[in-house]
Amino acid sequence: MKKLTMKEIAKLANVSQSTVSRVINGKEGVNEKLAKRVLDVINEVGFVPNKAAQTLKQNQSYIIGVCVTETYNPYFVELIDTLESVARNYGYNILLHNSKRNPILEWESMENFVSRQVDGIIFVPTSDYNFEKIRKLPIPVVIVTQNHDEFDSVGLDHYKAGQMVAEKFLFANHTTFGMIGNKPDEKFFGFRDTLAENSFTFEMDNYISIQETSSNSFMIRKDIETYLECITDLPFSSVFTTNDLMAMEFVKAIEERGIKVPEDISVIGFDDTILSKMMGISSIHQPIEEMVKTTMKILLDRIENKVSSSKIQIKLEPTLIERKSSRLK
Amino acid sequence: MKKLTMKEIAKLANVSQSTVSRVINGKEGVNEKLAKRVLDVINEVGFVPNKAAQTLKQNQSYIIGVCVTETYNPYFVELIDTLESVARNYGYNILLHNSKRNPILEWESMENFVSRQVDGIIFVPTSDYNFEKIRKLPIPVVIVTQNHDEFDSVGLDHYKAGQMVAEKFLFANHTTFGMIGNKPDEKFFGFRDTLAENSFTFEMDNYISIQETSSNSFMIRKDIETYLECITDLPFSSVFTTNDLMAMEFVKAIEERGIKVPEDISVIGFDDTILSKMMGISSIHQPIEEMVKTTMKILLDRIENKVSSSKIQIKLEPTLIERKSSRLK
DNA sequence: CTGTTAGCGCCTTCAA
DNA sequence: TTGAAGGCGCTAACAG
Repeated sequence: MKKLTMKEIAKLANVSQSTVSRVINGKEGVNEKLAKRVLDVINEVGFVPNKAAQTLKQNQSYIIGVCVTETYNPYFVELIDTLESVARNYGYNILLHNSKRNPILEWESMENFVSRQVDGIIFVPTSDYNFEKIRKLPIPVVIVTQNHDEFDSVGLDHYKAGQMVAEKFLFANHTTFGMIGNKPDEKFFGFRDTLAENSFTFEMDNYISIQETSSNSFMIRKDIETYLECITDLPFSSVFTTNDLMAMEFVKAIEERGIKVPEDISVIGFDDTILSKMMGISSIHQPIEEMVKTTMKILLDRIENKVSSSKIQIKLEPTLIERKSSRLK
Repeated sequence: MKKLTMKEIAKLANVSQSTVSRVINGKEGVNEKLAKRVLDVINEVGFVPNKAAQTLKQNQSYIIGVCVTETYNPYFVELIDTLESVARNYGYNILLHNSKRNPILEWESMENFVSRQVDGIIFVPTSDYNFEKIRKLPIPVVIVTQNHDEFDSVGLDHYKAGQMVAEKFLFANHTTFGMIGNKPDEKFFGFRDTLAENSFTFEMDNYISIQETSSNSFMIRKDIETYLECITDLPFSSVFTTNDLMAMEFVKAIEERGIKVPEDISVIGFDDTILSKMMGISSIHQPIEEMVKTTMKILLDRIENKVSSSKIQIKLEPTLIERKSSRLK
């Protein structure tokens, strides 16, 4: 079966091409009989209009470029899935790229988005490396899962999440605290500050640093093992991790060493993904659906209005989901 | 920053638009000085050509439509990720859809692919519901992870996988066998036939049926609970599951009932995903990279040659990855 | 209410 | 070696 064009539909239906166009786009003022004849032909031969031509003509592609940093973390998979569904409801397609935390790939993705004439971009930055260039893009951009002043962004109140975890640990009578992450960030500050307000000092020796490049389970595990090999006893009885992957690998690593969760140590992860669910690890939940819907709404506003008003930052509320990995000490 | 066109680049570089086009596409026979002038302008203003226009003109989009049935199973996530990488290396983009095992959504995706002028389609069928229509599509199509006579397809030798698992269980002295899946399929037949060859009959009562619509952990778990509630003792000491999600939910369900893996029962899953890795469940490994590369090669061949030769079916070799969930009885 | 026409940005003959 | 011109499929004035 060959690809059909409106011209051929027009010939088959014995009308002009513009009439076919009008029928397809539901413009009013078309004779009912003619319209029916056209629709019959379309259904019979299974015609669908050429979106490349529409894009060219209308200067609008109905594509949204999405760039994430990884897919090892199921959290991002759910994010992508939700983005696709929500976009579909608005008549948009998703063009997906994975920067793999590589700024070069990230910029390539952005250029490809421009080239493909996407109407807007939603992305999870890998760093601020490309920010200057991205800000100059002739397309609206919204950052998701993180907040940045120079962009429209929809994230989580990470500081508050850190506070919540600290409060939980304090309430459970813990007096020693650890953290696992790539580097100190908002959730760390929330965690540390709350401890400080309660007269506890967070010892930086208790910060287990995971390399930025360690995205999959295996590499995270390696970084954790490196830490564990350097110590004799775990110097903390509670630990907060930057994501569920880290929580999971930590739990597996210490259990192999005979340390029990939650008897010996309480663990709280982040993202509330299938990983923490299946391992029974407490975790900070992010409202993905709300996040995606908000992001999409902001982006569509920008696409339609094209007015430049000041950038908007939205921080959603975290929730702590308690499972069996944390308890009173 | 506004979107630029070749015309404007041409003006800036003081050449004709066709010269800009020639430079961009690396056509030979352009004066070096001119070419440099053009490239300088392009780099300076960051011009990227409009792919919608190229697609229209060249009747080729360099997009491949990909439709999967779900993303709950991390196996498909890895598949998508690999597809994106491999496609990118060939200069192609991926247009991703998730049919969610819904034939209506599946067909919508196909129509969208046609509309978007994709050069080829790679998909995981949700059923044979749309096969007739899909076969008539004016675009080459390859099925992945499953084999079907009427299409080019790249899958796994599921029958052999079933055989391998049966052999493993037999070798470990098991005499009672269970299976968990949506419905009897090739891997079931391989499993059952091999048992039969060794004088064991597979009891259909031991087939735990998961509804086709139960794709996420929660729903799978519910189907398993329903089964477990109907029996007093587990009538088998070894069980083979259609995917790792099912294996994982089964293990969690029976452990809550005090049944121990592998002491009381051996479990072997399918797909060798992060789920079986983290739970220590033995599983059948699928060579995703090889599968994706093969699929892409076949598709690109079809795109380029446009010759119709007979359809090709490829079945890759399964491998059994042994972990702690299976052992000698 | 319907058809004719111009043009979106690009590539590709064709002519110079 | 370079430029001018036509046309890919579609939409949207404009004319009838």
